[in-house]
This record gives sequence, structure tokens and C-alpha cells, in this order.
Amino acid sequence: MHANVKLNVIPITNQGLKVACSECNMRELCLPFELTDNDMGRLDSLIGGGRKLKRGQHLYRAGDSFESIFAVKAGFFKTDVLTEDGRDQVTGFQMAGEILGMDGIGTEAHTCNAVALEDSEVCLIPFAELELLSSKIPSLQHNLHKVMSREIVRDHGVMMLLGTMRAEERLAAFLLNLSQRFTARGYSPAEFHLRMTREEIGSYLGLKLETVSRAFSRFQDEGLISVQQKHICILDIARLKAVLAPPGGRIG
Amino acid sequence: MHANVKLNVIPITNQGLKVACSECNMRELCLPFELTDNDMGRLDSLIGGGRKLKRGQHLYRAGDSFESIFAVKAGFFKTDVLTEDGRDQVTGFQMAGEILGMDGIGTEAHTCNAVALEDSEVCLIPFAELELLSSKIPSLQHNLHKVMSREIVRDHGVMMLLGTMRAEERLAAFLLNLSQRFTARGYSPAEFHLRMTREEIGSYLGLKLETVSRAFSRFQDEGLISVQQKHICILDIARLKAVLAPPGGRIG
DNA sequence: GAGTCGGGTTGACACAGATCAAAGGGGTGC
DNA sequence: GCACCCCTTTGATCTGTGTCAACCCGACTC
Repeated sequence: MHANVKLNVIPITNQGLKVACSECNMRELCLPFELTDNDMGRLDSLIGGGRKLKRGQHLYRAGDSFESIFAVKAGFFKTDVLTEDGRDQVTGFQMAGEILGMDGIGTEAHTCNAVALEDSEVCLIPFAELELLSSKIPSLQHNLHKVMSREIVRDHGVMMLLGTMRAEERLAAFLLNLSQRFTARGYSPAEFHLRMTREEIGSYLGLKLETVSRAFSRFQDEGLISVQQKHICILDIARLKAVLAPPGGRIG
Repeated sequence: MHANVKLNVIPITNQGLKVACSECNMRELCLPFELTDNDMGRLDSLIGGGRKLKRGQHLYRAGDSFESIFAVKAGFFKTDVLTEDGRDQVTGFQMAGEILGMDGIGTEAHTCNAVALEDSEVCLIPFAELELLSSKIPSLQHNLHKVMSREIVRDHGVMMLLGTMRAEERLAAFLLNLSQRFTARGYSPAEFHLRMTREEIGSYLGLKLETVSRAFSRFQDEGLISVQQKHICILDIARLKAVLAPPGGRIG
């Protein structure tokens, strides 16, 4: 698994590994962004070690009391919410360097489920201590606010997708978003493995799994991508982008 | 307009009025929640006065540089995002006591438009100063984090709505949400004026205005609500809730 | 007070995506 | 390494919502 980078790690508990932010290859995308070495050390000292999860394991569940947020160190997660009557909605997919759990701050309890979609590892960041430290390190405080703000903006993007786009546009937007995030992490922009099922993609995009499957097939027929199960190649990124923003604008 | 409470106010600029948080009837729903009198005073001192907006006026636009967040003191707003190709999506409606503008923190620029849907008034809260002060007042810092977290959770609720609900469920959820928020502000849970058009409701709910109109008519025919243009009475809140969570659960 | 205009309602029809169904294949667990 | 099961694909049909169109109403304007 690509993101599973070997580091000089100091074992702490049998549950996880301690890895310094300064040693982490995600530091530029994560909370420590642009912190001084000294401040990064202070952040390190509050991070309660790592936690490893097997595929399918829950990092937290809706209703769990909120104590920490989590930084994905390696692996891949989904978050979802579900209603009493059994509907569920995937609210996001998180990869290395992204923060999980901020939904819990407002109510002291998590409001969604977070599940590892492959064997993964997170850093546990006790939130009360993070608040305390961020009140002493302005740039850390600001980074936290930025991370939360970006989550809000990301959610607005999903609302736009769900509210205004048709099936193929949604899937194109999804693939381009993944591509861009993989690129930011040093992976190929064009070739990657999907960690989630068609049903999970569908839930995220507000579509049924059959519709997702059909859209994949259509894109493949048209030479935009190649699909082999979960393996995706983007063959013509320009035309894939054009699916999103049809030349000449939208009719209607 | 109900929320336009008369207070002993000190005029500051010709643009707005200075009103102390401690005098504001929204303080229990807003940033000052559970702050000591002393801390509330410190918060007051950074709030850069009020700003009044006429119906239709923009509070900020996507791309505007980000400097402040805003607390709605009175009135009603919508926020929306739009793409190059002309699609737009209403991302929320904000009423008194709610915070606007947090989308701008992450990128130093606003990412959506905020428009007054009726004559309104906001408090201007310079964000850099708020960060500085919140680093000195732990409960203020925590309140800010809670407000942002709740915005994330609210967005997840909208994603659920857009991703999994049918038209009438969406409208029922929308009406119940408004009802609950009006109640929290001391207004009738059952009777209120919509400040937005059918088209804006539709944009928010991912529906066309005709569909919204038809759903209103259907609810009225079934005796759940009465509709007269923008004036709504909820006649049978239990059955309206049942639209959302059909007894016996959802089929499929 | 007449005219205009934006917002709302309603009807007829079209179509994208859901639903139902069946079959094949690949990954996972034992 | 084998077997099973879940995931995926594809086809046929159905339906909720979009689209197009006509009309109504109330609020402003002049």
C-alpha cells in the first residue's frame, strides 16, 4: 500500500505507534502546516500516539462521546450518517493528511460514523489539549480554523454536486477530486485504486450503485477513462473536465 | 419585524449601530453563549459595530477578501455558491443569532455569496481579532469551535437530505427545520413567513420551483399545512414529521 | 386606476435515474 | 488452494421530477 511509508517510529502502546509530526510526510497538508520546529514539537507532545485500524473497523460511531479529532496518517476512510429509518449517506472519504472527527465538537458527541476502507493508521489528537495548545500558538490556532473552514467549503461543494449535477457530472467531479487529492500526495493523477464500493460512491453522490456502474461504463466506452473493477485510469482528463463544464455552458 | 428589538444603542457610524452582546437577545444562541459578563465585554470591544442591509443587498460576495465573520442580529439571509457555467446552489438560510462567513477562513477569501432576504442587521466580527481574543478566553474559543462544528453537522444534514430524500420529504424536513429554529427564537413553531422564493427553496433542496410549489399544494390538500403565498401554518406537525420518517420505516 | 412584472400555481409530457432481475467474476477467508 | 459470497455489470421497465407552457395573482409604478 503506497501511503504506508516506513519511518523511524517509537512504539508506545500495543495499539499504535508514535510518530513525530516533523517526521510525517503529511505535515504540509495537515495541522502542523507552516509551524516552526519548536511549535511542531509541542504539538507532537500532545498527540496521543497512533491507532491502527483494520479494513472495516470503525474509528468512531455516531453517539460516541467526543474527545479527540484524528489525522489520517495512512489509509483511507469514509464517514457516513444514518437516520432512524435506515437511510444512510456517505458524507466524505478521507485520505492521508486529512482530519476526521470535527463533527463532534459542537455536541460533545460524534454525529457520524468513520470507517476504515483499508488498513489504516491515524494520529489521535485530544481536542481539549489541542484547544489549550492552540491558544498559545497562533499559527496552530489558525490552522485548526482553516481546516474546519475548508471542511465547510468542501461540504458546500458536495451540496452543489448533489443539488445541481446530473449523474455523469457527479461521477466526473468525484474522479477529478480524487485525482487532485492523490496528486497533492505525490501519487499519479491519472491512475489509482478506488477503496470504496460502487454503492459507497453512489451513496456519496446521491445515486444508486447501478447508475454509478453505468456511468463508469459510459466513460469507458467514450475513452475518457479505463475501469477494471476498482482500478481507474483517467485517459483524457480534459474531456473528463468537459463533462463537468460543458463547452458553451449549460442549457437551461 | 419581530426580531428588530429596540435597545439603548450608541450610534457609531452612519452605516450601523453599536449594540452590546450583553444587551442582545440573541446572546444565548450566538458566540457569547455562557460567557461571563466580563468576557462578554471584551468580546463587545472587538465587534466592529453593526451593519444594516436592505433586502437584496449583498453582505459579501464570493471572491471578496475575508476579514470578518458576521453574526445576524436581525433579519434573514441566504448564502449561495455558483459555478462558472451558471449553476447556483443555495447553501443555507441564516436567521438572527447565526454566524455567517466562516467559509472564508480557509482561503482568505469568501467562497460564497451572502444576500439579505429582508432588511437586516449584522454584527461585524473581525476574525483576526476574534482569534486573538479567543486565545485568551477559553470559553470563547470553544464557542467558536462549536459554531463551526455545528455548521459542518448542519451541512451533513443537508447532504443527507439531498442525497437520500424525495421531494416531499425534503420540503417537510425544511419546514420542520425552520419551525424549530423559529421556536428557539421565541416565535410561533406553527406559523411563519417564508422570506425566500419558491425558486430559492428549490435551489436549497435540489428541486425545481414547480416541484416545490406542487409539494406545498399537496401538503395543503392533505391538511398538513396551510399555504398562502409566503405565509405558512403548520396544521399537523405530527403528520408532517411522519412524511419524513414513514411509520414502519422506509421501503427499499 | 391601469399597466406591468415578478412570483406562484397547475397541467401535459419527456426523460434521467430508480427499480427489478439475472448472470458473471474476482477477492477474501478459511 | 478452494469455495463462497459480495461486488459489479447489464438489460428491461417504471416513475418521480424536470421541462415547457399557460394562466393567475398581488404589488409596484406611473
